[in-house]
Amino acid sequence: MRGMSLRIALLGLLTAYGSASGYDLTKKFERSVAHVWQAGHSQIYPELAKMTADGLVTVEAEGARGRKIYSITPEGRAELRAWLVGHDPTGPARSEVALQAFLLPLLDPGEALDVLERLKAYMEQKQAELEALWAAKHASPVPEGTSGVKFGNLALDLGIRQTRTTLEWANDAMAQLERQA
Amino acid sequence: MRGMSLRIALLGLLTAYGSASGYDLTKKFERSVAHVWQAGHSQIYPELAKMTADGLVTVEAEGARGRKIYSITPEGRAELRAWLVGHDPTGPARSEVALQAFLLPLLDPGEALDVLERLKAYMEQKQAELEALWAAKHASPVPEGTSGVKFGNLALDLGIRQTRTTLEWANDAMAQLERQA
DNA sequence: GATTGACATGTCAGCTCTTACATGTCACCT
DNA sequence: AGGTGACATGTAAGAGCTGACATGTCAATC
Repeated sequence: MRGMSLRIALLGLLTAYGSASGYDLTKKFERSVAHVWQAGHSQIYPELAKMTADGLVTVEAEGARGRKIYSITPEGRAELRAWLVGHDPTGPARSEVALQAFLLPLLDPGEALDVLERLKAYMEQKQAELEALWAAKHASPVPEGTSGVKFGNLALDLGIRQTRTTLEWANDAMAQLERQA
Repeated sequence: MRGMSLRIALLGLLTAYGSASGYDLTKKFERSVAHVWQAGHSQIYPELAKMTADGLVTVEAEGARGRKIYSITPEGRAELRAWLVGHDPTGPARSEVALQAFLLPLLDPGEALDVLERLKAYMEQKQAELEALWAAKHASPVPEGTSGVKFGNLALDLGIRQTRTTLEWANDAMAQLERQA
């Protein structure tokens, strides 16, 4: 039961937004889950086929242009619930930003400052995107959601906080490097 | 030039700590880089072989028990520097914790609280580990490092801040769920 | 009537990564 | 002399993922 996060993400989206096609789900990945997990259609289509074979989803209907509408089965719901409740969050730590941070002292301070400057710009842009998403969500009048919390908001909040933290770190690291130079 | 982070990490370690064997580098991964990037020996040995073929590292000497001592070449140094200075930090976003956060509203509040409680415990433990590392580094009298900043400290600082942020988020999310229940 | 572009689904080569298997050396303890 | 455990290097199957290739439908514009 390793690395089945793509499966879980798909089951989650099918639960939250109701039935959808592979195409729809690909769009959801681009738009709503992108800050949390990424997957392209070339990964999603085969996975849906496997999940159908495993009985976690079914093809509810076939629409125009070969469109296949998937929906989650009780087995799928059980699988999702079991993962959410039982999954140990020991995900492999792999962050390119952190790796860059780790290796930064190998550069001389001037170059390191440049790298941090670029990182800062990237993070600021990301922050703006996330905050725009936040604003958009809070403007609309409760669209979808299972409990009182709007779907995806907790994750969005986490993302915004983490971006802010990275930004603060970059600023402090720059100040530290400037003191040395 | 995609996903060459393992290469970069190895080049970085060879620069920072001088020449080392595959075994040594595996240990460094377990101990010093683990919070930033992960790799086992079965990934490291073949990669070192490829890097040798590409002229980025050389086998400096062969010691006892078949031990091979690698060191970085000028080409390797150039490659590392180019990556650090020129790399765009657009790493694929893939966080199991964030995915769990995203899907959390699919559970009822009681179960969601349990999940957050477990996450909090995990993060607290991680935080303790990182802070112990920090304390250990600040106790010893400047061991290795290229500039004035001790090697790996910037990354450690980032890790500690991010863990703290996740912890704060978990607490606030729990408070929010409790208000609903 | 033709082109454009969004819709829609798939496959495949090749890389990364994980897990497990496999082999052998050397120092130390009993 | 035998056993344990750290040292040390490798291979291989299979999953995960990326990027490119491939195919076709439908609606709207020119």
